[in-house]
Amino acid sequence: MEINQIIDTIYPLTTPSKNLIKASITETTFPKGHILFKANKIETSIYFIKKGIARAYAYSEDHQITFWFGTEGDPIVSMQSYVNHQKGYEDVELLEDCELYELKIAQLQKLFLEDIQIANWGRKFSELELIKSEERLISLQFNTATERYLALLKNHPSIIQRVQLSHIASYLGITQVSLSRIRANIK
Amino acid sequence: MEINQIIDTIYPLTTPSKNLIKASITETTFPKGHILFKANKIETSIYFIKKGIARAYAYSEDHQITFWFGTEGDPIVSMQSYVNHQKGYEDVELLEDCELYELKIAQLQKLFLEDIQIANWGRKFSELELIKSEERLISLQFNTATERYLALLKNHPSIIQRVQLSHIASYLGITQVSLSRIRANIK
DNA sequence: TGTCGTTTTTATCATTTGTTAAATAGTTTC
DNA sequence: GAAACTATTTAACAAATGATAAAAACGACA
Repeated sequence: MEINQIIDTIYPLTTPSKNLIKASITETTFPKGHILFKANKIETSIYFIKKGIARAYAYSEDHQITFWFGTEGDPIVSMQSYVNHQKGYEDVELLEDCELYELKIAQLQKLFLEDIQIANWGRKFSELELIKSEERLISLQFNTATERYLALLKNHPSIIQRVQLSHIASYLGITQVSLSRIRANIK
Repeated sequence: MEINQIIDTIYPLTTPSKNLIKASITETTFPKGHILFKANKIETSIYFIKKGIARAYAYSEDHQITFWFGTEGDPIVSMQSYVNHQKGYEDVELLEDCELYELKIAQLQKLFLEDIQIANWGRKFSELELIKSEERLISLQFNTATERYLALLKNHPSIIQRVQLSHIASYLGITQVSLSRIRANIK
């Protein structure tokens, strides 16, 4: 997805303000398997996915638990770094060769203080992420594992096609074996 | 908690900007049991809790599931109303007699467009809520019911003292009977 | 095509949580 | 203080999920 569309979808800006953001954005590519964010590190950039798919995971005991997927158009953000300038707890792994837009957090925060439109763009950005986070929270708390799997299948079919089931199982809050059982029961 | 402290904790403002927000805030009180927000309704205000405690819940089948508690200093927001001007899915019930600060969403959004400091205050407000939402998500996905109960006991002991266990159980994602079992096993 | 390595499914048994109902404890009201 | 109501705990059984191991399916690659 093109950067203009990504920016506009969050909050429409006048051309000068939009150009200020775009001037801070660079395009990069990374191969499949690249670890974009490392846990216990303060990240200095946020990214937007032009092409590809990524996951965020953290360790519980000795095994990884995936808690986020991002595809074309989605932002990749270590919230603890972005909001609090603190170490994050997650790795972000690219699951395909990816084309990304990179935006330095420090530059963006400078723009927040200088341009009211960009400040409101940043406000909207967090508001939209907050809505997504709340929806996922409700889904985890209200729905059974089977319902969550069916919802993912319906709302984000490309994730199930592009990502291996062990990651999806942990994203749904169950083991891979449980997910296999659920899939077998649905058919 | 006083409104000055609540505003400052989110993001420090110069006096004129702060006064603009404060001029839009009124103080109200409601008795225990009052339903502040109704599901399937577009709410027009957000609140901050001066004194008291509240919960947000929604219905799954025929029973209520509590997914949020707020105490002194916390904001009460129907995110769908605040962010998207759409109907929310939750009721908010006051669990004690409450003193609240009320802020009309329309007035706040007007200020967002006029005052860059307030726009950044609003940005920070959502960022902080987002961090809280993500922490809760991680807790639901990574921890067992027993671990979640112990964390609540440690981080928010006043909730367990002030709220009945049936609400806490649904907040933890388990039945009241399960919570009783967990409590019995801990001692 | 065939082999190796990875991913997914299936099977078995243990553990956790849900469901229903009854018993106990605690609160409110008269 | 007794009765009525509500909240919490306990008990018994059912259902869902976890853990471990083995089998099957799938992919990469010589």
